[in-house]
Amino acid sequence: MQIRREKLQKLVEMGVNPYPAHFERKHMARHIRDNFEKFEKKEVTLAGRLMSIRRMGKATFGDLEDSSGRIQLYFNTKNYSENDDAVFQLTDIGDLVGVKGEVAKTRTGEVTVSVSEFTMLSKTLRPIPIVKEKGEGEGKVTFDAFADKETRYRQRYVDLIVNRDVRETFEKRSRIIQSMRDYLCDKGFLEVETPILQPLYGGAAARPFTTHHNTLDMTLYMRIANELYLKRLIVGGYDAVFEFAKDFRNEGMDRFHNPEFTMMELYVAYQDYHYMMDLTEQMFSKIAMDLFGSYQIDYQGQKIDMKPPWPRLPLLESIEKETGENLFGRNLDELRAIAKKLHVETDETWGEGKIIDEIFSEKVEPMLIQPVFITDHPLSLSPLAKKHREKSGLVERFEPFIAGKEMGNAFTELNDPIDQRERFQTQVELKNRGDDEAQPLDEDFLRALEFGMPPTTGLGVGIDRLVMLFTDQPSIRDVLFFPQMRPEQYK
RNA sequence: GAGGGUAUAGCUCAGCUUGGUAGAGCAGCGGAUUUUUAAUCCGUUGGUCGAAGGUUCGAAUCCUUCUACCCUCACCA
Repeated sequence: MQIRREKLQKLVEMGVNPYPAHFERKHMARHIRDNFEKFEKKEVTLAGRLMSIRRMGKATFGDLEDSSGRIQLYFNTKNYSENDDAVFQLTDIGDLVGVKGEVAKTRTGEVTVSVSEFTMLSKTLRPIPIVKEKGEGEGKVTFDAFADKETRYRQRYVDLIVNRDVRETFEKRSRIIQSMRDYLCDKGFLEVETPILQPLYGGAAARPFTTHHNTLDMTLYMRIANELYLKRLIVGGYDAVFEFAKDFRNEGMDRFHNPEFTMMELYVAYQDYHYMMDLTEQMFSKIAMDLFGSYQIDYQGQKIDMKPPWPRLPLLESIEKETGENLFGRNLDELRAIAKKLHVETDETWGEGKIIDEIFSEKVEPMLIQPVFITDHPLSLSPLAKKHREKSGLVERFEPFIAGKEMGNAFTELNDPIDQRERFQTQVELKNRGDDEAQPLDEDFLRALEFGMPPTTGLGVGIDRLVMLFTDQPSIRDVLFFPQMRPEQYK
């Protein structure tokens, strides 16, 4: 670092601005490589980061990387000015530079820009990790990879400079979201925004982050979901709305959970959860097509076929299928006994729904590798879902499962204000008994329902997990630019 | 929250079992080399061994505590 500062000083003394304000870039590396015939012997102007230097005496080769890819540079003192050469002598790997030169192929067939003008665009003061690669495609070997996860997450900028596949993962993330947005906009959905700071949180079972507004002198909560606000918009008369929402949950962190994460929720009036299953499988399979041109995807070594339609399996049937136990209509004691028989640990305080959910999580969930809709959950676990039109004790709800993970959550929405009030009251009782994830009663939301909400279906999709699936990443931290970390210790 | 693992040079890692003045490759610096591509060759700089304490004549190495990260489980969608 000391040496780089000295080089910087020398550049300044030479009258070279090491941080010029502008450089007119006219070409991209990838485009030149892909259209060599068109560019051969033509002059091009490129800008980017110098990723390697190979000095061969009077001849020097380097690799310039811009956002499109890499291209080789050839420097020969005969071809450019002494001043440019002096600048080049003070250049390090990692510096951002601009070059002008003629395109040619070397005798080894590499598309190369023979540099005639050289401009320093930004002098780096810290060395970037040098990663070397040999070969291409399948036989590629990487040397000295920048791989330390802690440094990669804390200094994502370095990770992105050095690791192209990381950059590509995040580009895919953007394309996935774009694909969903296109799908919904094409169907006439309205993209909306609702409050992140809420006087009352709701729409999910989770503990919130709490904050304080100084001027109003009141407690505000960071949203854990946007469900109740979007339903207010349906009451207001919109037929179909969606929102990509950052949600915040004050809970544990692991490879599937980050305190802030992205959820996409959508609501459609005059439709039920059967419609929503159709929409979900269409939207998810479209993402696969947009991204890979195929319904077949790979996740952590598993082949997954996203081609619709997906099977629809009631939750209790899925349990019966895996365990042979029919839980329909069982009372609490019977459920406890079955759980024990299946070696599923239960807690004294749990109700029927919670025990069923636990048996499902333990015995069924890990088996659900191919896309499937698990439907018709216990009512007690779903305080915002409409009661099933035929099966008592259950609600019209589904969750899509892919690769053993829940990818979303959807219901036919509860629009009966009296039923909704009762459900809230049950939640309040749970809260009073110490369940800190039970939902508070939202009087304004009830008032909205009392003004009449049409029959409606809604869906929430965990975007981060979806991105993990489509980018074949094992941890949520690999699909978030800046995952939550403890403060760094500066020495 | 419990258990396991990791922490040594800018990057990747060896050394620790069995205590004796800190090592390699890459990067950097100096030199050779006019088409290389993990360029090569010669020389060379660089480390408070995550932090603190202890045992010892002597600690990267043994012990204790702490910190961060990773994994598994728990909690949790």
